[in-house]
Amino acid sequence: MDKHRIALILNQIGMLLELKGESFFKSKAYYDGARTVELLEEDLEILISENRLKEVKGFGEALTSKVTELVATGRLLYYEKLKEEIPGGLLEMMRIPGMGAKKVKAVYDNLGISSVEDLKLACLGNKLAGLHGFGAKSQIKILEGIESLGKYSGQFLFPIAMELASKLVAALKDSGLVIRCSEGGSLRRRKETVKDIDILASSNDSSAVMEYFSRLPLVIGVNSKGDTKTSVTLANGINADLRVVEDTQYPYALHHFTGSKEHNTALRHLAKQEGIKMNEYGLFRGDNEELVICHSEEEIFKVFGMQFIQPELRENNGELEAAREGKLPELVKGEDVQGVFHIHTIYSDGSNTIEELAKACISRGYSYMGVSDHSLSAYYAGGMKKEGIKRQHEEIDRLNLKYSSFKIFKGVELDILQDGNVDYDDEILSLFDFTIASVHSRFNMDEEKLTERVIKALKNKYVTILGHPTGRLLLSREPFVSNLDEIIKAAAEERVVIEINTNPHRLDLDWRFCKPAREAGCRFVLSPDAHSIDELDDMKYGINVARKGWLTAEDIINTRTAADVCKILASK
DNA sequence: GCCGTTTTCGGCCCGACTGTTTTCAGTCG
Repeated sequence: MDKHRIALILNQIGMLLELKGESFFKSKAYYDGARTVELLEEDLEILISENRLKEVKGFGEALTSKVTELVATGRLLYYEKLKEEIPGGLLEMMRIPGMGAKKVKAVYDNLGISSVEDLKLACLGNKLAGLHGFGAKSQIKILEGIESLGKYSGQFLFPIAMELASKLVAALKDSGLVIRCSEGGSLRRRKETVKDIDILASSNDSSAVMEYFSRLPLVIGVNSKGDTKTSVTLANGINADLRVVEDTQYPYALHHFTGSKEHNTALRHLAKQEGIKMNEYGLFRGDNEELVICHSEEEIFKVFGMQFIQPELRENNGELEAAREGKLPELVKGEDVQGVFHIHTIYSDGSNTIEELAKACISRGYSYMGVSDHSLSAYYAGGMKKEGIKRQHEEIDRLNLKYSSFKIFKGVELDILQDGNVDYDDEILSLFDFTIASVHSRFNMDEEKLTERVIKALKNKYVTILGHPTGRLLLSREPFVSNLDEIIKAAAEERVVIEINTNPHRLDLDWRFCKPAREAGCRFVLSPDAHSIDELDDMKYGINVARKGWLTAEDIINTRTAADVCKILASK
């Protein structure tokens, strides 16, 4: 059983226990366990077979035996019994904004409501108002919550949220009411999808800022409004929270509201051990709570003897320990990138000519690009036949002469066929400087077969890059089920470069796997999978992923010069 | 349910806002 599924079950156990009315800390143990499993770098089966799962922090007797049962049998009796006790609709009800375990339990215990649909009817029938802790407003809020649950998935792609956040920050800065202002939360941590927009500002007149913010044209509704915190809804359904603090509090608050929650919890725990109380308003030392003055986030980390931790790394994924030991990596930056791979042209389903794309790359400061149109079996995308390849290569040769300081690499995006072969013979494959092998069809194979299929492609001596390794489309298509650990191991052994596809819908490889892949010895390429000139600019989203995945310029081949890239491609 | 130089029991991070309360519980981040 794959670890996402296990994490999901542990999470559900936590929720079910809350619904049962058990101690929250018991639930928290399961929530923490779910997160730990999700971020586990070692193979769960190996941990279990070597009897080392209980050494993992947060895993005691109960969690160890439950996860062991799940991995061994694919089932968990304890979980199944819990599900029998508590109707599934209650879990669904907990997704409604404003409905937590206590409230769901209250309507279930008192009114027997066990589904979102029943809850809706009860609100419309004014049945909730009599319940202790519920009133007329609660019913309206719940109805609105149910509506938004259906209308929006509740998650937004990074670029959409970031664009809105930038507008809000710009408007606040223009207002003259704020001293400092920035986005925070998961946006500042550059997560691939976000639930809401967090903005932090410092000001001498917070209520004026709140007033100004809640009246911005982008705002369609105000959810809550206080002196220091206001929450609004924007036109596309995304919520934006603004927190305002005094300017001296800004660095502490910026750290606090950047999160993640898990990073904050872990750092606060460390602080407490050193006799320091930590909240959004400051660091307070000792019994008399003397303020430890910090002018920046850098200084906050310094108090704990740590290097500055970049926001992207703040996921409680080992960054605190590394920062303390001075072992944080020097993360890759946008300006490190010297060239772009995985570009489609009019030779298949791209909309620009090779020369147009070359000029666009040159104007963006790149010194090379790798063209990779679709191969034969991608008939839906106009995959290239032998004659097309010949024409394309002649054109590239001409352009390479014309633009002497810019290099165009000849490549192709191959389909990994169902049997793991690729769709050109060796004679054709030998014509390319590089090849990207990707799965484009037949995602529904079982895990073992799909893993074998991909690994067989990696072993092909002409395959240099593994394209979008999981096939996921954020918020619309799940990654296909494969054993990524095995694939990563094979990629390292076969010296196949792993793509970080920078299309904001893909961002594949996922940052969560970049760190372990790096440790396994893999190299990466950032590639926009561009089908037009505009999409070349998606590279910045890939930089976010690489940084969140602890990658340095060293780990990424297109931070090298064209000459070095030639050597790397030839080395397979 | 987990954990421990405060250690086998008693904590477990901390604060803002809402809607319901007449001082606070629940939710959220």
